[in-house]
Amino acid sequence: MVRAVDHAYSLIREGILTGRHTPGVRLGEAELAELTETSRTPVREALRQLEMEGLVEVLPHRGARVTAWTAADLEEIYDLRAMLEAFAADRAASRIGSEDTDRMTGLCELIEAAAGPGAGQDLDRVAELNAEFHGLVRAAAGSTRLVTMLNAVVQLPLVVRTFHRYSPDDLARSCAHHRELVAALRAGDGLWARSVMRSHVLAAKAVLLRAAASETESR
Amino acid sequence: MVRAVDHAYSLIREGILTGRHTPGVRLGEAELAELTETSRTPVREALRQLEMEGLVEVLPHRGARVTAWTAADLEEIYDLRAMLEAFAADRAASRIGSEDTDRMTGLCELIEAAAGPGAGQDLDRVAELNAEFHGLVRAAAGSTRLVTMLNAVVQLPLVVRTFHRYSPDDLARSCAHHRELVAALRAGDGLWARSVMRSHVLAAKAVLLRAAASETESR
DNA sequence: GCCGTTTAGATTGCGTGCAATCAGCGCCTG
DNA sequence: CAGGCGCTGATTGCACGCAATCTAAACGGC
Repeated sequence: MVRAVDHAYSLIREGILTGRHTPGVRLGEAELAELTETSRTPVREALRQLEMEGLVEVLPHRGARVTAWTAADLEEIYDLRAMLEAFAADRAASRIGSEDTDRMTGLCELIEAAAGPGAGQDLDRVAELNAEFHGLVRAAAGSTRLVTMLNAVVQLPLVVRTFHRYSPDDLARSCAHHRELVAALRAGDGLWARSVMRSHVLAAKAVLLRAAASETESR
Repeated sequence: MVRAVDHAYSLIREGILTGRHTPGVRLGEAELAELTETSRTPVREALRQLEMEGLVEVLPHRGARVTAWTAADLEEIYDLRAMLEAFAADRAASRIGSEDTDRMTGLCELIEAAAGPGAGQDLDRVAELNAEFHGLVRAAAGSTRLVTMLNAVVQLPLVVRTFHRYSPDDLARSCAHHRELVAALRAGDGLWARSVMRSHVLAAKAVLLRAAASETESR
């Protein structure tokens, strides 16, 4: 049996990421305790953790709310992420082993298959594989602090289901970045890897901002 | 009356920073509860928070220990900090107001007075003023996430009483960096500010690594 | 004598009760 | 009718108790 805290944490986090708890909605401790079938104590701890990761904000004596992101927040977070991921890629270039790069090549193929146009397209699977791909880079960077920080800024894009906003061209470019990143890592070239990763994240930021702009426009 | 959690948090944090709780020592919840004159509940929350900030590590069912830093950790943290502070300085350059830069100039003078050689030297006061100086930059960056991340990597140097390892030349260079940073911010030049801040932090890293090397050597 | 096993002690993790605090709202007053 | 104030209901924050789990030491077997 796992710890009740982790159980509550995953459940609440899942609820936010899948959109069950929409931004601004009030999350009572008692309510969440009932939902997770535990008591208020583990729920409290889970909420504190989610607060640190920026997914919820708790106001003293006013409870917890799911954080609502503005366009400026999005931009800021992606800039931060670009920097951190680039840093991780740089470190990974001099530490990663061939078994990891092999796996990454395999992931590239799987992603390209799932992202390819047609009936077989499965963008949620792309998101999943993409997460593993980037997870390998971060793990290879060998820095627990860096991983912690990245987790905080990486969870956000999941909330808005980033990949569903990618055009075919965007997807193709993303895959090309992945291939290039593997090449840079294999070559052990930190500067190259850093640069590619930076492009990769900033391209994702552009996609998101474009999508956000067209959304507000259409209202 | 402040919240018991904050009270416990500050007290434990203080204990670690002043060296009362040395790395590796086991911190029992009951023991800390007695020390902070509260119950175990707020102590638990404070420990979780300190864990996220990297000051302690709690192992499931095995309690909390003060984290022990290796030289590699130090290097990694300073590289991270250099990047994050540079990012903050960049953003601050286009947002900071003249009242803040004026205050920073005042702080420069105070720091130089406290750092000056002779009987009046007070390195702990330098550390304090330096913290305010950098705090202004981070606040001007206008990013709560960035501030959170920086807090995690900035607390560490306090543990090892960084400034007591600075040579007179190191101190002079540090003050020069401060002056230059204010100039860059006043000019609204993000790239300049970024570059100066990067130099500033990397210089600090060099001082610390040099000190660490001579320490291990002398044993 | 060394190692695996078991048991006792201690400590954490979790559940629940109670009191302090705050948000919302109706009432009173100017 | 608008603004301020006190009241009430609900929610959080904290303390404490109990059970599950782990550490460490003592014991027995090889």
